Amino acid sequence: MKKEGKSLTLRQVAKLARTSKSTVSRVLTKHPSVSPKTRARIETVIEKHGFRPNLFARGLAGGRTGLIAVLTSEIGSGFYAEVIKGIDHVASQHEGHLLSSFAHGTEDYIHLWRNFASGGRVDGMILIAPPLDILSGRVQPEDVPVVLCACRGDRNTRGWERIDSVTVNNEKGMTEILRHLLDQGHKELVHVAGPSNIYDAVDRRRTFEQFLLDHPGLIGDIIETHMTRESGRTAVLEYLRNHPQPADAFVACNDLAALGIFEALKERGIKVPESVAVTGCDDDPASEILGLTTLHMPMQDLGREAARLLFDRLATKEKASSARHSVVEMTLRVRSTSLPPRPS
Amino acid sequence: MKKEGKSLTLRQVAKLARTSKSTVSRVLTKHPSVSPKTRARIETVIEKHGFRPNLFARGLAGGRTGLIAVLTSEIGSGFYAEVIKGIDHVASQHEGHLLSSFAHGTEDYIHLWRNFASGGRVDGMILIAPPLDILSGRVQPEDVPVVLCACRGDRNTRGWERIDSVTVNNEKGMTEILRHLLDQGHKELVHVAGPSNIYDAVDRRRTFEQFLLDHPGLIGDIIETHMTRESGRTAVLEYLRNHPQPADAFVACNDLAALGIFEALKERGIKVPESVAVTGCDDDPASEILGLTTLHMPMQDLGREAARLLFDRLATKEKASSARHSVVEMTLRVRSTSLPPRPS
DNA sequence: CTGAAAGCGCTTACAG
DNA sequence: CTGAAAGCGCTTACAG
Repeated sequence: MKKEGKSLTLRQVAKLARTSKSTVSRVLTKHPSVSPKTRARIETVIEKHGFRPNLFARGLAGGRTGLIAVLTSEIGSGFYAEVIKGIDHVASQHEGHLLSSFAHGTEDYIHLWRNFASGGRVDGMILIAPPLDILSGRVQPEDVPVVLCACRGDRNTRGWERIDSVTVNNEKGMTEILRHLLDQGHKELVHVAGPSNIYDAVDRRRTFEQFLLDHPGLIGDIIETHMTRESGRTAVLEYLRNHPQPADAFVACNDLAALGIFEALKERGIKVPESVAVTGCDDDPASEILGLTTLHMPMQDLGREAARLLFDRLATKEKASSARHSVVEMTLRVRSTSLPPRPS
Repeated sequence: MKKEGKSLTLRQVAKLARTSKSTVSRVLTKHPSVSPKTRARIETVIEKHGFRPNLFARGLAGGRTGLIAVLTSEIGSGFYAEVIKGIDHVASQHEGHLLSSFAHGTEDYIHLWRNFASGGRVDGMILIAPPLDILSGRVQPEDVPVVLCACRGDRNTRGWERIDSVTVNNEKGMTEILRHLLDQGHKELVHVAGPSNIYDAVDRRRTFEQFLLDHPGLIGDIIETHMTRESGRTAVLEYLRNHPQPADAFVACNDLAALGIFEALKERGIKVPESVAVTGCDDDPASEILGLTTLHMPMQDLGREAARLLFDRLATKEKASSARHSVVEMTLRVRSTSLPPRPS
């Protein structure tokens, strides 16, 4: 059925099919101008020997590699995994495969970016939640099609605003959360924010600030974290040290931070939701079990949409066509951490 | 600082440094025989222009690509993500990057495998929980160094028993769980098993069967699932239909299935742990919150160990050296789902 | 220690 | 519709 050892090359396939390398290459790249007869002959040989073209040779020669580079900075745990799963789902329908790299910090992210964008040959790239510094002029989108996921360029990011993107509707989501808290009678809100180089974190924080401006009756405060459980916990412990009389509600930038807040409050003997409400964002699997009020973030959808945008662009090859910005909605999940305890 | 557009090539670096391609290549590959002076000159140019060698050209030419292919079949959600994180951690210390692909089924797994093992040029491969069919003769480990993760070859898998592996001590872990249940007075146990082509699933099931043999007083039953929440739920609902009087305890193959069992029992109004105990395996983040008794599986450690084995082999290049099989321990986490309710 | 040359396995104009 | 040829950007013997 198949040879052991070295797999054969295009050249050998050509010989076996009594034709030339060029023609074999044509059937590989689905070029139309090949006679049905020779095409059949070649396909038989390929099939029979399980021939697979060498990706690296392909990449070097400038053809399609079927490779999609997915760059992610490590934020949160489940987040990128689900998004990647979504990307992979669509990619595999297009016979594509992911070359996924995890960046350790902004420098590494840029490193990887350049590797694939110019040096390496991938068909396209998806940047998951890239550090915003990337967009601010240090590097420019190159010739490879790129899609920003959970991020988007604007006027201040020269070049990047013309890059396809898929983001989540943070403004709508956060506003719903805040309105919900307002409805519950909460007046003093603390936003447990994320770092200023993460798009979603910035977007959510801005929404929080805007909401305060729109509702003069509210009192607001902001503390910063790294969107991790531990940093959420530490930040809130610190906050509680300075505020013996805590606020009405903690509005976390994400669920992980919310879990940390939870722990901190528990350690200080402050009851949720009796004394203080807590909300998150993302809808981590654990959140449902915990009863955390949060925004459901359709991670896989985000990934799927990003991949769809990318493959669309690859198909049409219209580099000129204007950028598309998809926005995915989040849905409010009201659970026990933001509701008054049942009067039982 | 750096040129826009096309990134430069080795040839141009050579010209700028007033030397030859060969010599530039030598400093790139850390070949010792380069005079300090020219080395410095070349490094300056590289640094100044941010030159990055083209991965594909490198791969084609047969050099180190710094690429590690990580193949995973999609089992469980958090599982592979954490393992990959562990791998990535070690890889990045060695300037390596992951080319991770998610296989959709065994066929695809083999496809990918061959792509990277022979066709493509990667420095090494890590196979995470590959379908066992892979090991049973259809394909053979090739010249690229490979490490099996959460899997291991044996006498029946010609060739694969000489491949490095890292596994988890299922036998010890499962035995501990079973002994714990025994101590709690449970006599009738149902093992909610996983598919027969997953190493860990098979290993755990075997341990369950052996335990029954060693403890004649016990009554045991086995039902099969896909190790997912939904299949766990369905399987147990089915079981309950046929067994109006359920067993003492459900011993799940993994936490996801255990969550499904939980749901099924809840739907039937059967209380945990009052009427029946439930245990899992993996220690999913959600399990702690849920109070699920389980085995803690150190996912990141698994990945780190796998990567370590791989880079060790790459460093020594001793293909001849005998295979190393690392075994990582799991630790029992006794929580509420297997304990009698507190007599309060 | 250094360079010129061959070659890795493809793709893509260029001529037929 | 098909082939011969050049070339993608590296690495690696091979001669100095």
